[in-house]
Amino acid sequence: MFPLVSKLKHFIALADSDVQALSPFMTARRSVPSNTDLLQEGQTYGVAFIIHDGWAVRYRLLPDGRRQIINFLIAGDSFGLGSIILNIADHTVATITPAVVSTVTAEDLLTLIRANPKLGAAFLWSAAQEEAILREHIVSVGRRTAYERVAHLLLELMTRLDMVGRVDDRQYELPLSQSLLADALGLSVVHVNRTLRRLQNDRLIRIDSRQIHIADLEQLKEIADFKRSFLHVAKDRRGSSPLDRLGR
Amino acid sequence: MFPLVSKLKHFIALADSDVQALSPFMTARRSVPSNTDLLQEGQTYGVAFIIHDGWAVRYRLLPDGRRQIINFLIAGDSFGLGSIILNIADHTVATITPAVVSTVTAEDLLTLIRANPKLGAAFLWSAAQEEAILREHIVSVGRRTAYERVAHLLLELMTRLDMVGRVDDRQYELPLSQSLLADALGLSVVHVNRTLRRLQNDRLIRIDSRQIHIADLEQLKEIADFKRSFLHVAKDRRGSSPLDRLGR
DNA sequence: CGTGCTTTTGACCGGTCTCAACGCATGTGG
DNA sequence: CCACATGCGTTGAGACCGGTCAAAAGCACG
Repeated sequence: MFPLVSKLKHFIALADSDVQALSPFMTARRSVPSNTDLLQEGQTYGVAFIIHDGWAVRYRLLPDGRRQIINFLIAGDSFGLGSIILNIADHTVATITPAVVSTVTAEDLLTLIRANPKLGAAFLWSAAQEEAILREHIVSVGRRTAYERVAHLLLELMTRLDMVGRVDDRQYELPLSQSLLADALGLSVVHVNRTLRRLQNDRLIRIDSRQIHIADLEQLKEIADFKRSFLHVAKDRRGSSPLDRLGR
Repeated sequence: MFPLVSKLKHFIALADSDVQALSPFMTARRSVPSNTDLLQEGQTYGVAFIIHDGWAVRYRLLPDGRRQIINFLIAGDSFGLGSIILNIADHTVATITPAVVSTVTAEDLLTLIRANPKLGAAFLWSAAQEEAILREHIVSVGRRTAYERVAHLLLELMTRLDMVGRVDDRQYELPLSQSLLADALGLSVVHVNRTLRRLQNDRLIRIDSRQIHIADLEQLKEIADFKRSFLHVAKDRRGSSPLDRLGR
């Protein structure tokens, strides 16, 4: 199944027709190499992107070269809708691995949603999740120690990757250099290195050639104060949201 | 004019009918005292809030009491839509001054937008601005020094307050204790105090009984790397956005 | 097999934190 | 009207988390 579909299904039940309606966007794919800018600060865009495979980062540079990564984008994520609305991008998005993406125009997107309201609800949900991730990122960088920050990020990524079926027995591929982690977490490369080392010495995680294994999930969650609920995965959701109506 | 209307008009031109359609929500007001929770982490809500007057904060507490303020909410801001979508709030919103608010149900909101598509576009725009503020907050807390952070926040607040007509000659009321500033900026109270003092010694700002005066706007912007554009105020916007269509 | 990126480690530095104390304003109850 | 408590701003002293600088080793790839 396409990662995007897999992800959206975690938010709201989709009819076959919804999935059908999405497929044109899933099949018009484009491969882009690593380290390619997809969205550039200051540029104007009329399209949104869907990532089918590979990783990207959203970041901003300060004049003296300091970089802050806003968030990581993985398979199933989309971005650029904000730039459609706002006309001009206030940050850059770049691939950090080879990736497969497709683009959607604002028109197509509006048409799609009008014809399939459930998809609209699913995208809304997805946007709300993304905002929750941003908020939690602020908490991490503002108030958590380096140790806690790294732990939290590793758990967040595991949860998100799990939504698109890329986690196997608490193990997943993490194609991030320590320098990328540093810029995401507001730390220096050197300190990220030491912190990762400490997490391994403490037997909380294991890292082996870009593969991360969460060795002690419970303790790691405790340390990071990681609340899975903030990602609002609906898997175990019972009740209904007022917005379900949107999707009939 | 109501702050919310004033703010939305910065994003998109509203017809009289749009403003008319909004007024029922503007007039059903409720006064709430200072330090009142409007939204509590873990609770379920079916309504969104509009702030007509006063200040509120969105924050999250860590188990040991550390607090991170996600953002400040001022007149014209709304919140809680995310909680409508997600069913459960992952953070708390509380007033920090006496405030005047009103609530909107998801149903009313959907009806309103369906009848006045332009309002839908305006709210989208507003949501996009809010997300941009969150992103910039991550940059601040992750990569800016204390000095730069404080400078940036003061400029952000001035710009936002200006959108609702609460700034007079680079001067505005800032009803925030240093402890609130500290929790927003990821700093200690003591350091916020020293930093504010330094900004005043450097003749960049003046503070006098909760009134902030930006004494040297240009230099402050330089220090903070403040780009007004990230707030996407459309005042001086020429071109059109694909989403203008939404509003006919 | 050289070039460049990444990881790792050591030594030292410094921005920010913690702890502690004090002043000042405001409020409250006796 | 005073006694006291409470909240906020301010300042000093010292500690520490994480930064910077530097260097070497591992590794990937042309």
